[in-house]
Amino acid sequence: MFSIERRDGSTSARAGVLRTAHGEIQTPIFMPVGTGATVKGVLHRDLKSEINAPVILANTYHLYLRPGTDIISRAGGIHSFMAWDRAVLTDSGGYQVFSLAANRKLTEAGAIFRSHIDGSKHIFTPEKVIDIQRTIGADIMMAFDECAPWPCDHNYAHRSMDLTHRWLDRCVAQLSETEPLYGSEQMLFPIVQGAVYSDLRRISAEKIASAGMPGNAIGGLSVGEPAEVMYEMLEVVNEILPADKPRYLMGVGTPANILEAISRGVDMFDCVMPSRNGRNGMLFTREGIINIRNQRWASDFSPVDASSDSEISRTYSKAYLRHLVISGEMLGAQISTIHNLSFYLSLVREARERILDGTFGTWKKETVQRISERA
RNA sequence: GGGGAGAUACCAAAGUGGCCAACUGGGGCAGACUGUAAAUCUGUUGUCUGAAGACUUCGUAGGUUCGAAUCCUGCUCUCCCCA
Repeated sequence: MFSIERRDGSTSARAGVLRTAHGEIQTPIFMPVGTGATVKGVLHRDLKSEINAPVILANTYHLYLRPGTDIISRAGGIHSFMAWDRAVLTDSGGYQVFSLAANRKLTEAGAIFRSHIDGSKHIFTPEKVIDIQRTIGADIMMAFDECAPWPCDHNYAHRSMDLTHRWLDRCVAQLSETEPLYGSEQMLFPIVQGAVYSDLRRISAEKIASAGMPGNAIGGLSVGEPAEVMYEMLEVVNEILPADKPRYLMGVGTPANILEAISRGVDMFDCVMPSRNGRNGMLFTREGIINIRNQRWASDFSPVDASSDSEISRTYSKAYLRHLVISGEMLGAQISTIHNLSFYLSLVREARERILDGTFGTWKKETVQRISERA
């Protein structure tokens, strides 16, 4: 399922391949977020050609509320429903336990939610979350967890982690008692928690590793803590998570965050940043970060990114994109999103090449610097 | 020709004696965004200053008043109705 092609000599980075029922995923990889069965504003065609994403995310909570599992089931699963033949990973709704905290209540059984759409009441249990993800038909399903907030004290973090671990046991049990509905294999990734406490992270990593799943995730990071703390947690956790299985850092992050995490042994990432920030006018480029709404780009007729893998980034000028974004034209959001995702995917592809040719360490160092600053 | 209404900052539009450098919206400028309740949210927008503060503003020229965007008079301009 996962094989490692090469380990970097000077860092913990690895280049590998994860095989799914809907294609191979070369790692390290960034997975665009498509919460509601769509990467906002991007046609599948561009997701494949311009961005070349082998896998995208969708979200259990959001799809469960709308369109609902019945529709997805009748469509024959998410791939068929959205006409996407590459891999899909579904988040379990654990992040919504965190982000919709005002509208939910946690119990041992699960999380009781108020729908943000119509206020209706729902309960998510580990069993139900597995069932929904079976119905959705994701290639990679995520265990149901609590993503603890930051800051959070050791006591809360400990209790939260224990709950996530008990929920994991139930997820694994439900997994073994159910079968895929559409004939293609589904994997389950459990999630390490433990907030910013090394002792808890160690315990959690041991627990997650012992589940013996084909891949493992690291959650509860980049929720507000300093990046250095996140890196420290990654080092602690990756010491323990099995080296021969993919490691997925959930919800991260900036291009620099991703390169730093790759160098610490992480293989998979997802984040709303390239898509959401793109819609809001923030562009990531090889020359650094730019806010395309700024006056300084008003008459810059050079391409958004002349050296991009994406034809779209090479075609439209900064001045034109600025005009579109400032005018609130939907094409502005589309171009920005495609550009950013294309940048993220080409960044991880280059990281992979550097790992394979043994130059990752030095390349990472100079690249992090350049892409983190404002252009 | 007669009658009426009105002129406020980049635009629109509140404000009818001190709480007004002036509500609010738009526009402009900048910032935020990390497993998406986000094509969203925040700040700022007379001049000088880091700030305190100071200075110049409400068509225009005068006047009344301790004090005027607000009251009075002349002028200029705009809009509406009737002929």
